[in-house]
Amino acid sequence: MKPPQQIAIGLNAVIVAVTAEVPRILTVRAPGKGPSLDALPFGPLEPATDSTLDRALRRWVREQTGLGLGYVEQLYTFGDRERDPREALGGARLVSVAYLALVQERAASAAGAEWRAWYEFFPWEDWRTGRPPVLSEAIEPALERWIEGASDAAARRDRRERADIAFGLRGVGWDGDRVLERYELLYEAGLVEEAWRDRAEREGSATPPDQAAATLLPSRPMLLDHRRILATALGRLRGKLKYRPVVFELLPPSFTLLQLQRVVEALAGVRLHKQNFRRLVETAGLVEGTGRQETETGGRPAELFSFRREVLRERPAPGIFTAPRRL
Amino acid sequence: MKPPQQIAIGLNAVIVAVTAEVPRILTVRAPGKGPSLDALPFGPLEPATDSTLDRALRRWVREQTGLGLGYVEQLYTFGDRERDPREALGGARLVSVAYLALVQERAASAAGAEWRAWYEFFPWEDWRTGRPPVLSEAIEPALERWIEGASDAAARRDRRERADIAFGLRGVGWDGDRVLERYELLYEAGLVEEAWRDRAEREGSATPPDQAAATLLPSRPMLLDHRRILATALGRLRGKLKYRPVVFELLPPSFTLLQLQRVVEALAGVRLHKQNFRRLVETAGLVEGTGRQETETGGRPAELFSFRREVLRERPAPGIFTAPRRL
DNA sequence: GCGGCAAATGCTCATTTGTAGCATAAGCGT
DNA sequence: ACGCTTATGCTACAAATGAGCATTTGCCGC
Repeated sequence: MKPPQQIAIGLNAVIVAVTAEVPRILTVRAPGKGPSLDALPFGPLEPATDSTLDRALRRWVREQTGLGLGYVEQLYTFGDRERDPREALGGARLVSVAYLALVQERAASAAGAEWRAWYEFFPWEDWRTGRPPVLSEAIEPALERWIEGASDAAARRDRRERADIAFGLRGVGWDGDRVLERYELLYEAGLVEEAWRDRAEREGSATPPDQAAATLLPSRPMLLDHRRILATALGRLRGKLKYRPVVFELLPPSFTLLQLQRVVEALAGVRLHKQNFRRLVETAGLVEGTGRQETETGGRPAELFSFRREVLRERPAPGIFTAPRRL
Repeated sequence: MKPPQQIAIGLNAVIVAVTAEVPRILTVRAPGKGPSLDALPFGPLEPATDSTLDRALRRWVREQTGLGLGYVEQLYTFGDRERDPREALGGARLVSVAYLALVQERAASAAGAEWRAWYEFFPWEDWRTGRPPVLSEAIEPALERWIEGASDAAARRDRRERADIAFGLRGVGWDGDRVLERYELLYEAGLVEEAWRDRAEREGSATPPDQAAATLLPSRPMLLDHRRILATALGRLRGKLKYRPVVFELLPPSFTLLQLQRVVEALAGVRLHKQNFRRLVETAGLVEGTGRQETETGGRPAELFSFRREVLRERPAPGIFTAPRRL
């Protein structure tokens, strides 16, 4: 018999692709576990064979899905006790190192692996067609109730402050990068399914109260804390877009400037000014014309561009600044 | 008997303080190990008692050094096989989650814990008094030899490209944030002691060749890959300074604007334009005057300012932009 | 008390960068 | 040819940035 509290270590992958202006992540079916939740691909570190963490990741992603990863970046290491409610009951502590990978979408060959639009998990994050209605219709009133439900005036002030900052309320202004902050607030306020599920599992009770179901936001839950990992990934990616030319990992070798812009917009969740975007990427030397044309644009043909790898040596930190228009 | 390849997990802390314009980190004496190397404080995750990773960190830092940490941020998780050369010989794989902590300097009470100026570990990173001479005198010629030593023309081009970008050579321009990239290049080129030590330990040979000792840069080595962790911390901190008001964690509750500037400069490793710095922090609303004065300035007395916590709600990403003057 | 020094503080000005929009070009379908 | 769509060039204006001059104010030595 092992000591009661062991540590297990593993790797999670947030594999991102953008197709048809929809950012997607690769999910797998959660093993067993009732109503079959979405989960992030997960795999072990094999110390005997994997010389580095990211090689371990690439190995089992290929084994599980047939997908060869290109750009890979470590995101964060999750080790909270609460991340797996079963641990409170004596299971091993599960430490996961999460990675972000950017690929061009292809069919993942593993059974059960599926591409899912990531805004299904975070409907409040997509502002491309304006402020998502779920904010005014569901989130704001629910947060208001949560704020009012605090025990005293100081706690209420604190909650309101956090809600304002996270969701850009009362004059604060939306900050696209605060994805994790928003998800964590919604979790704490009991507006996402995971919050109730975790409480129920920890306390052994069966189903969340009816009242809870009524206030849940329409959004897709995930296994364990995987939606938190996903929020971390989205926030990090949005931040990185602004100062590193990572978008190109998601695009084919040549593309029109509008295609490039659409991918950035899909990730950033906002619309950008077309002419300025074009000027920005051109003056930053991020792309170079190929001379070829794309004629399937639906309008005037567009020139095809390709990423100029040399920029990496020209500017300290080249990138695409996806400054959201202030509303 | 356990399986030959186990995984052990632990936490490393890079604890930073700035005193008298010198950024310092807390080091401990490496246990045993010959000539007594500097090491980063290290401690375990106790799954039974530590509910989160950062609580584990705070716990053992207090136990070992008596220091209570305030601002703490996860840096990176290191899990390469090569990080501990003994592992190649059958030891357990050591995975370390590294954290960055910012404190005001105080005496650390543990025996053997010492504050060390971090530019002793990276003398080429401090440009406050101009370009460090070690660059022209030692690094550039040594890198030149390393470039020329590549096996073929393509490899030479590749090495030169990397050296140019990392060290801002041949028109590229110095980027203060690329601390890790520089350290890794120096390691690869065999210019830091760790490179030879690791090779010797892996291959079982005794001492580095004389030729190696001759090209080593004058800089302080650390245990295992701790200098790499430190480089990660410095780079991350420099980057973060630009968009988050983290400097204030290192300062007392009230300070003059010059004191603030000196701390930023110490971390960023560059001098800044005084009037513009002042304008920046004031218009960004990062500080507010206290009405009190500091008279020990050596010149006209300066007003004491304090950090305005409210900025966190006002701007999406307030911070201090330590834009280095382009050279 | 006075002149000079050091640092603080106020302000100007040129440049760069960011934002918004107008205008024209060039394919496609009818 | 006309109208629709998207591409692409260019202008006007606003804000942020970078560099420097000028003035203020306490201290120190004389």
